[in-house]
Amino acid sequence: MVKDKKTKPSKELPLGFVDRQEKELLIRDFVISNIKEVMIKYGFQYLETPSFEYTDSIGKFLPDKDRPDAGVFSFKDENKWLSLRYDLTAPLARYVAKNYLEIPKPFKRYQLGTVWRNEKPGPGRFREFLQFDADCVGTKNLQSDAELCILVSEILERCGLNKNDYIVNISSRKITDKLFEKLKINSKDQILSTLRALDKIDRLGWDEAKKLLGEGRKDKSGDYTKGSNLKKDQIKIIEDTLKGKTTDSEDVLEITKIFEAYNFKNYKFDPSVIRGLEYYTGPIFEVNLNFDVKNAKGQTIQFGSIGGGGRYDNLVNNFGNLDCPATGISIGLDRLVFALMQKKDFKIKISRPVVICTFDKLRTKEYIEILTKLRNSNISSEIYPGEGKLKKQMEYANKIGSPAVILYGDDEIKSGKATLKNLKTGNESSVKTEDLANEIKKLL
RNA sequence: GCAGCAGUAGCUCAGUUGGUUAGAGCACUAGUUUGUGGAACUAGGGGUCGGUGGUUCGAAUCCACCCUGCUGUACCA
Repeated sequence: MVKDKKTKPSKELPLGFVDRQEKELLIRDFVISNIKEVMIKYGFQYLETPSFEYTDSIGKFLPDKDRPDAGVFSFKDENKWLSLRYDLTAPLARYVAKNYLEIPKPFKRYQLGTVWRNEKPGPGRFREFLQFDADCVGTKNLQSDAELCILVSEILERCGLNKNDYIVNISSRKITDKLFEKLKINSKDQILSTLRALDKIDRLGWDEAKKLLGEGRKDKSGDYTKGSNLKKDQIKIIEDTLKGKTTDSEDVLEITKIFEAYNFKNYKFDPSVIRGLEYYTGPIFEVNLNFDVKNAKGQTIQFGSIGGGGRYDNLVNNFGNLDCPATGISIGLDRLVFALMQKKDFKIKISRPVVICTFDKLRTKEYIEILTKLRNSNISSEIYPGEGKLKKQMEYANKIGSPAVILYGDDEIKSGKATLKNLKTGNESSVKTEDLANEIKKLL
């Protein structure tokens, strides 16, 4: 078969998708095991829903012809549009609506799953990522909201973050709702663009955010963003209201009281917390990291929050006439892992096998005897999987980070003692084959 | 989507008044050592210089368009 260069498959990945290697995956596993333990402790059920949903079930309307994939990945199957889920909250609302009569009320569930977004990736943001989501459905009791913040904090601290590394910012959608009422801001467009501008205060600062509230703003690349055209006195009232460190918001006051009862202090009232625009109706929370995150080139990047959530009392109701208040929180696990990898004091153990070097194919039986002994002792081990000289085998063992190699050639077989070489120190010792497992455990 | 910057070997990058056969370090392969890695030395393989078109006797180098990446910004249920 003639190979034409032009027909060679591409080795590049699609935009926004990445290969994830062992270190990252092991840290992710560590995070997940912490999550599961905490969720059991807090009394949440484990749920899984499918990757695909009908597009309209998860809050997307039929894709239009020009951009059939705006925001999500979709395709048409038997005349119905399907989409890959873009979060775990919308599928939960669908699940609750479908199983409304059977589920306990309130219903506390958690879920871990990959979600997909068809949008431009940024630093530490991809188009495919793993999300953790915990929700409490079927009660207006704000203890649920508080519990979600506390459980996320416990997860973060179990993963190795300390109280200086993160903070939970809380606010309530009702604060901005009231404010807009007072200022007679009624147009939906203006409300949305104002919320967006306020959402950027922590990143841009008040001076820049105020430009977005007014006429518009030019960013440092020279790009211009239109503002929401509020009047100066309106902007002033917004600024005065939101800059206050205290609030008369009932939501916030009540949650604060519950936090106090838990003796939980790692939170801050921050009225610039806005989160999603569409469905939140009450308390909203956002989890932010307090340390710098750098990219592969060592530049500090705008990392944003690693998670957040809030109360959405109307979402389930969209599926029918179901009065079903709810509150939830999610963490972007890959982003958390990305951040954890940058903490200097964070270490994860990666097990690499002891390599049994091969000298002679006729000795395969002897190698397997040793291998079986080691594996029966639960020691990660392998017979050199390739072919080649001892030097090549040593290079292999060194490259994979193996702790030791075992040399068992004719000389050793005659004497019944294998040579055990510690690859860290270079020391070699002669060990009876039945003692190998114990000797290796000493150097691991 | 918009904007700025950038694409030369697997990786990091040199390479301007446009001129033989396009370089270095690391990595890779082989050897110095046919039973010893992480050090050294020797030799070797590997590039349509992001793509297409143009200017020119001649283009990695100049021009146009396109593609891709990074960063910011917008959108983000």
